[in-house]
Amino acid sequence: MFESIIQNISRHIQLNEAETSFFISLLKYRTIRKRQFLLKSGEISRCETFVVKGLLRNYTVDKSGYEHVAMFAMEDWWVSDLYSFLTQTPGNQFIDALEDTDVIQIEKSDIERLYIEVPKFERFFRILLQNAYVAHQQRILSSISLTAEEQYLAFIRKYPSLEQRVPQHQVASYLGITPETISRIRRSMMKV
Amino acid sequence: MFESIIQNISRHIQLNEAETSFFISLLKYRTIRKRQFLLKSGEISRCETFVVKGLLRNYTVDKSGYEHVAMFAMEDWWVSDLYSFLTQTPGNQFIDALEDTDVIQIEKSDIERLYIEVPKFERFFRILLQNAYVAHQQRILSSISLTAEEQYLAFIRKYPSLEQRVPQHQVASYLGITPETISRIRRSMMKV
DNA sequence: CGCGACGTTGATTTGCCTCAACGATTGTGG
DNA sequence: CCACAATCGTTGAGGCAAATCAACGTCGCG
Repeated sequence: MFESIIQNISRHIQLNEAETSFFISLLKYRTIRKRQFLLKSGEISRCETFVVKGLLRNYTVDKSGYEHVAMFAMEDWWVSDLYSFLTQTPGNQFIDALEDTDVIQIEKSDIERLYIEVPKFERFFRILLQNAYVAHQQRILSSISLTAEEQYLAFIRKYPSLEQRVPQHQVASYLGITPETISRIRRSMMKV
Repeated sequence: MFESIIQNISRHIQLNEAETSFFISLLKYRTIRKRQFLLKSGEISRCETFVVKGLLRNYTVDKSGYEHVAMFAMEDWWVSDLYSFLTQTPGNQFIDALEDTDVIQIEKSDIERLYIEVPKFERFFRILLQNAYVAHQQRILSSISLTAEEQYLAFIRKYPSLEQRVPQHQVASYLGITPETISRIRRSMMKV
C-alpha cells in the first residue's frame, strides 16, 4: 500500500524501520474518481498529496471563469496548494482528477511532527522543493522566451507520458495557449 | 558586516552563539561593481549568494542572443543558478550587477557541512524554497493568463521598489514583453 | 440512441512585435 | 570641460503570430 511513497522518499533519505513505521502511521490512503475534486478554491489545503496511481490536475479559475492549469501530477509526484497549505488559509486553487487516482496524504500537523521527530524529512522536502524550483524556473523561461510551437515541443519532449494522457486542451491551458493553436501545430508537424 | 544575513536567517530559525559564529566562519563578503558579473554561462555556480546591498540580475541568453531575465535580487534576497549549483556542472545562466552590490556567499561544500553540523539550516532553506515555490507558481499563472498590461501592473504592485530601480527594458525582459509595449502601457496609464 | 467532451478546420480579428527614427540623459576619454 | 558615444525611453507605421469566433466530425458513455 505504501511501498511507492517509501521508495520515493528513499531516493533522497534513508529511513530505519522505526522511522518508516512512524511515517507510515501518519499517512492516509485515498481514492479519487475521475472528475472528482481533491481540493476546491476557498478551501484550506490541509494535506500534502502524493500520487500513487492516476493523474491529477491543479488549476485556478480567473475572474472571467477561464481555467489555467498550474500543474499536472501523475505517479510519483507531490501536489498541494502550497500557499494555502503553508498559511492554513483558504486558497484559490482546485485539484481534481483527470483519471481515477490513488493518493497518499499527510496532514500539515503531522508533517510538522515529522520534522521534529525525524529531522531527515526536512532534508527530503528541501530536496523536493529544490527540484521544483529548477523546474519552475525553466517553465518561466520557456513561457517568456518561446513561441507557442516551441513551448509545445518542449512540453512533449519533457513530459512525453503526460502528452499521451492529458487532453490537448488541458495541455493548452498549461502552456497558456489555445487548443486551436495546438491543433494547428500538430497538423503542421504531421506534414513533415 | 554579517548582521543582515543573520537577521534574515533568524526570521525562520533560532541560532545560538556557537552556531552563529560557525555559520559566519563559512561566509565570504564580496563587492560587485555595476555591470560586473558574479556568474557567467558555462561556469559552475559554486555559491549561494545573499544580497546585502544593491541589485543583481539573473538571466539567460537564447540561441538568437536575446537576454531573458529569470529574476532580480535586491537586499535580503538569495540568488544562484540553482541547477548548476546542485549538480556542480556548467550552467547556462548569468548573474550580473545592475548597481554596485555587496553580497555574502557560502560555498556548496560549506552548506553541506552546515546541514550536517547544524541541521536547522535544512529547515531554513526548506522554508526559503517553499516561499520561492509559491512566488514562482504565481508568476507562471500570471504569464499564462494575463495580458501584457495586466502583467506589468501586477509587477509594479508586487515589487514597487524594483520598478523604481530596474530599467524598464529589464522589466520587459522579465515579463516576456517588449520595452515598447511597456512604454505604451505607461502612456495609456498617464492619460487616466 | 443522444448527449457531452474533445479535437479539427476555416475566416477574421487583434494584441503585441518588429523596425525605424528620434530625444533625453549619462558616462567617458581626450 | 567639452565632444561624442552609449544607454534608455518614446513614438509611429506596418506586419504577424496567435486569439477569437463559428461550424463541424468523432468518439465514448450514461
